[in-house]
Amino acid sequence: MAARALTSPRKRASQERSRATVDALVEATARILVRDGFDRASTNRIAQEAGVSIGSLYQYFPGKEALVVAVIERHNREIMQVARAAVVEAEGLPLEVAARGIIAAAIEAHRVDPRLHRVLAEQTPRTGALESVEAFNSEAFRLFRAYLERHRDELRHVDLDLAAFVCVTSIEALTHTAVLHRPEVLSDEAVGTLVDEATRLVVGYLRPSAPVTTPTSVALIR
Amino acid sequence: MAARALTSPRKRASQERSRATVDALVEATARILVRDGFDRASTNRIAQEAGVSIGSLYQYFPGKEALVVAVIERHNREIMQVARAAVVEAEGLPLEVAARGIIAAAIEAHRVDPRLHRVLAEQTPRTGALESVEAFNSEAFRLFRAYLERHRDELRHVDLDLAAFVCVTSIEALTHTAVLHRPEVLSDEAVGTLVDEATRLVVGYLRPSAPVTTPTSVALIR
DNA sequence: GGATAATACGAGCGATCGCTCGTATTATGT
DNA sequence: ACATAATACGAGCGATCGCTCGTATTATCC
Repeated sequence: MAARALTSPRKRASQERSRATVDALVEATARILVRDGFDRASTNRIAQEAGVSIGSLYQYFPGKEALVVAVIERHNREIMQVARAAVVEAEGLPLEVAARGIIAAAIEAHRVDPRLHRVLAEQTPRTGALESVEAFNSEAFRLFRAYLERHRDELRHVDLDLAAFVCVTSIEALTHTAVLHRPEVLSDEAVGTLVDEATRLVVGYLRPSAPVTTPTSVALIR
Repeated sequence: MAARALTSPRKRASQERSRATVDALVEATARILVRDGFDRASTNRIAQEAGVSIGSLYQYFPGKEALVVAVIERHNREIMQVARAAVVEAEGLPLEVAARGIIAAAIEAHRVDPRLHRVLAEQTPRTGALESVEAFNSEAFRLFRAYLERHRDELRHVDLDLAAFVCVTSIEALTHTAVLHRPEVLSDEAVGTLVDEATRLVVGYLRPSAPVTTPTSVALIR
C-alpha cells in the first residue's frame, strides 16, 4: 500500500467535454470538503457528488490528494489575487497607510470562502504533496519583501528577509486566528480596531523612530 | 460509522497493572504519530506497538481520537509548564526584559518534542473532540493577560484583551513558524536576533512612547 | 460513413479500518 | 482457600476505502 504520491493529472483534458468533467470534480471536492469534512471526502463520494463515474475520476486524478491539491491551488490563486492588488495599491503610499491597506486586504482575503479556508486549515494534513503547496506563504513573503525593498528609506536599518518574515507571519496569524477563532473582533464596529492595532504593531516595528533599547540578555536561550 | 465522539476513558484504571497499560497506549500513540504519521495510526497498530491487545485498548479508550487527545494533553501540559515558569520569572522585571524572557521561553517550549509538535500541528485534524483541546491557546492568553494587568502602568492605554490577543498570537506564530519552517533562524547564532526582533515587535506595540499616528482610513474594509 | 481516438461508465477486488464479544488470566478481599 | 472483580486477550464481523479494468458511448478526422 501507500506511497503513490502523484499529484498531476494522468491525462490532459483536451476536449471541452473532459474539461467540464475535471471542473465538476474539483468543484465537488470543494463542496464535500466544506459540507462533510476532509475524512469523509472519499474518491467514491466525490465522483458521485460530481455526477461523474469513479472510473472517470481516476482518468484525471491519481487520488484524493491530487483533488485536494487542485482545490487548494484554486483557493490560493483567489486569495493571492486580493493580496497582490493590495500591494500594488500600496506602492505609492507612505508606510503607515500602506500597512493599513495591506492588513485590511489580508482580512478581506481570509474572507474568500472562509468555510473552505477553515477546512483546509484545520483538517487538511500537510503531508505528501500537500506540504509543498505552502508555496502560498512564500509568495506572500516575496510580495511583502519587495514592498519593503522599494521603501527601504522609510525603515530602520534591518535585515529585510527577517523583517518580512516577522511582519508577514504576524499579519497572517492575526487575521487567520481572528477569522477562525475570534469572529467577535470582525464585527463591522470592531474590525477597524483590529486593523488599527495590527497596523501599530508592524509600523512600530518597522519605523526607525522606535526607542532603541539595550539588547542585553542575548544568551537567555540555549 | 461516524458520530461516536467519546473522549474520556471508558474505565478508570484503578490497579497498577492497568495504569501501565494506559501509559503504554498513550506512549505508543505518540511514537506512532511521530514515526508513521496521523493517518497510519490505526487503533490496531497502536495496540500492537504498545504490546497490548486491541480489546484492552477499547477498555480504556473509545477510539483513536481519545488516544490522540491524551497525547495532546500530555504534550500541552509539558509546554505550558515552560510558559508558566517564564511568566512567573518575568513578574518582577521591567517590560522589555520580561517580554524577552517570555519570547525566549516560547521558543524553548516549542522545542519540547518538536517532531511530535509538528505532527500535531500539521496532520492532526482539529475536528470533533480535538477542536476543544485548543484550550491550550486560551491558557496562554490568560497567562499573558494577567501579566499585562499587573504591569498596566508600563503600557499605553489599551484594551488588555485585544493587546494580549495580538501579542500571544504573534509570538506563537513567530516561534511556531520558525520552528517548523525556518530552522535556519534558530541556529545558535541567529536565535538571538530572532528574539531581539520579536521583542522589539511586542514592546514597540505595548509601550506608551510609540509615536501616535492618525488613525485615518478606518473604513478601508467592507 | 467508417475508422480511430477520446471520454465515460460502474461492478467489484483486495486491503484496511473500527470495533465487539466470548474467553482466559491475574489481583483482591475474606 | 475460594469467590468475585479487574484486567487482558485476539479472532473476526461488517463497513468502507482506494482503485482497476473491461465495456459502452461520443467526438474527430479523412
